[in-house]
Amino acid sequence: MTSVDHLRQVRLGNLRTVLLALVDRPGSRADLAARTGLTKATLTNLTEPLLAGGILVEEPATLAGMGRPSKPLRFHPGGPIAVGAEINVSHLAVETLGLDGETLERRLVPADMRRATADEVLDQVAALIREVTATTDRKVLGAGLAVPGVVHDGVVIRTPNLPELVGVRLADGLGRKTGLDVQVDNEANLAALAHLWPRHLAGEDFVHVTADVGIGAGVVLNGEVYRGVSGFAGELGHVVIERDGIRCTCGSRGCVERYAGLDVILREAGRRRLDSLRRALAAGDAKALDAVRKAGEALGVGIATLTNLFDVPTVVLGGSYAVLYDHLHEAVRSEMDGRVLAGGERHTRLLASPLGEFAVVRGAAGLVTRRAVQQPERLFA
Amino acid sequence: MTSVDHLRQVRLGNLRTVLLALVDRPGSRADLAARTGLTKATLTNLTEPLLAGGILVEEPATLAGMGRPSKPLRFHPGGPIAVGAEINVSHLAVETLGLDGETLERRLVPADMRRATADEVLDQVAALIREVTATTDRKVLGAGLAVPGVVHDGVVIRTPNLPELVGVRLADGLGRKTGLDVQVDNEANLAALAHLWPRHLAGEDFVHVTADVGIGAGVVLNGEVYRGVSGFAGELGHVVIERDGIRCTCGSRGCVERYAGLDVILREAGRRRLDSLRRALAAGDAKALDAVRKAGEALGVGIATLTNLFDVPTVVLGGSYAVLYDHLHEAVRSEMDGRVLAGGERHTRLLASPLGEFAVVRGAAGLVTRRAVQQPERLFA
DNA sequence: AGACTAAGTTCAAGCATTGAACGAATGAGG
DNA sequence: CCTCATTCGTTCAATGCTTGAACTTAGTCT
Repeated sequence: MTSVDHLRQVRLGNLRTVLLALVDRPGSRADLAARTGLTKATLTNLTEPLLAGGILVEEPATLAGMGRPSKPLRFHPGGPIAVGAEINVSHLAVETLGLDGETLERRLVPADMRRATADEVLDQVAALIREVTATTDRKVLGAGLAVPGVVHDGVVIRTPNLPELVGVRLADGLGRKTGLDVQVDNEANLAALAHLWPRHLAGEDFVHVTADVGIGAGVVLNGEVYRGVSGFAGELGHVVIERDGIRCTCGSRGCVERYAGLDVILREAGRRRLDSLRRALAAGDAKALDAVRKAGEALGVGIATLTNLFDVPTVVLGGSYAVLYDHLHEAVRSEMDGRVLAGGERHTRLLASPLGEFAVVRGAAGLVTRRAVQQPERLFA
Repeated sequence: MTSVDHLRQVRLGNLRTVLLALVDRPGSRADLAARTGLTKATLTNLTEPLLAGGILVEEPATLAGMGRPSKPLRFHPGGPIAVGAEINVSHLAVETLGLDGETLERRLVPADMRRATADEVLDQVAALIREVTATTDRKVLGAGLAVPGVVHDGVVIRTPNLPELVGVRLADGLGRKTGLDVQVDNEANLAALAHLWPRHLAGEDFVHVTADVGIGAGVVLNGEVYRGVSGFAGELGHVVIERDGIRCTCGSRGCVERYAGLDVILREAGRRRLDSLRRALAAGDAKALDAVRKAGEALGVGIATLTNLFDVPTVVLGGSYAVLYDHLHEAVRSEMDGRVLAGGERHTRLLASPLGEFAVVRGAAGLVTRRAVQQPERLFA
């Protein structure tokens, strides 16, 4: 510990504050000073290395009103970027993201990953990452990798649908193949992160619920994704709604997943794919509408329980649930209204995610840009 | 913002670190320096005002081994204290607590509060507080007040069993009657706090579950009691275990409370009071054993759901459940083992609280001592 | 052209921590 | 009894961060 570590910490903290303000929106030094509570002098000082390092640019002066015109600062359009990647049962996806939160490129390639070995999967992901990073010479800060399963200490410890990945240190593997610093996380957590970083959808804490093969919830508490001790937090799919109900693959009975999982909805509706279901719903198919309504009821019971435990003001339905939102939300809402304790006094908001199918990769990339902003020393490395 | 606010913040942060180390256990300046990572010089500096202010005392030198003997520092036996108070349906309780975590005095008086007005209740609480504080001339930092209901922004917004208290600013009322700075919180949260402050029972995050009239859970995440946006977090009593089950007073159906609440257990066992039930259990009464086992199963389902959402490593059974623990835990454990996802890889620990009937008041007092340590500037006010 | 306004920069002052040097208090060994 | 080794605690100059105030810059307004 050097003699001035505490001072360096103060400086890094202020740097973080400034960068966070800039993620929110660009601003001149004076504006940033007002927004962060720091002084103009400190801002001059703090932004100097960011400008020199190519992290920020000073825009030509804005001509507005009296006084010396301000020169807004924003993230350098040629500055560092992050890559997000997603491994899923039926597709791979990648996206590149700037510090300003702008998406540069996206790819989504259908691919059956069920039987592929971990090494094969990573090879494909690495190839895709090279593809999107080859088109630019901007510095790549690192990669985030989303997997449909529970991740703890960088190791996949549970993936019901991609058993080949269990126990594999995916971050190390992908790191070797791409030369990047890689972080792995659960897709539900990353989808939730995408709704709070870099732009905050709800403004407050929330839970983001997705259906894929299973049902996962990404829980955001105190502005942070909450993962639990071993990465199992937010397993909404295995919340029990009927103690003696349908047996679940997890060993329990009456799990929400058995009533509101996408596979259940499709089976009940007599459809094979989400697209087909959506068309049936649009056409007013009674069987489809009924299947979705029933799933909504079961999901509503689960969400009510979740809300009674987490007490978040907002629930976001994402993934397939966002697609089905119009036909789903009334049933969910109705169960919640009858069962959420705080319901009477304060209404829990129910929203459809606006992010579409790229929410997860965007969150994966966000993991990296967010860390860079929160630990600004990384930007200078 | 004065010119050196950031430095003062650093100092307060270090002061907090030192006080936290002292709550853990007394130690000399050199020892504290080693434990906190600060230097001996800083410790000399930091402890000087604490000694001068009567917060700490320097003990006579310990004669141990070679070198200059160390003079351990610990909290001053005449230093400031905190009061905790509890309002419950059938009793009031108070306790005084030193910064070192030692209980000075306790009172528990049976009293039916159901029909009392808020003012009458507060008068009685204030009288009890005066009783326990009159016996000492130590400075009283403030009071914590526990109520069996949901508290948000200092206002009681839900107390199923003490309706007179709803909407009342209890903190202000008790503050006027006692002249103390008062903080109000839910009894479940405070019982949980008592298990983590000043000594940590589990070492990690946990959920503390109590049964009284309702069932409440105090949730400790990242070392802090988690309250949710509006204080409704941890409402385990209204977690649904049978979507079409027994109708609950909350408007929902199949809430855990309807199957594992203390009132339900007593009714099923054909007893009027917990004492009587306990004796029946000890005597091997089949009806009593069965009632408790059934409640344990329902509770286990609810706790499994809770664990799948919060992913905490430990669940503590407190209050009446601690009393019934020996006859309860097998049923709870068994449902958890079958339903908790992480169960296979990592066992969730199930413990009985060792704190007994004073857990809640102790937590209420702890609210005050904890704040004093975390915001050391309060100690000098 | 001169007054006015607001942005951005410069600079001395203030301050908590730090490492090193120093003083203090004791045990061990001769 | 005296000296050395050892550990505790204090003193002090140095470090480098933010800050407010003064100052400079670059525009608008009349």
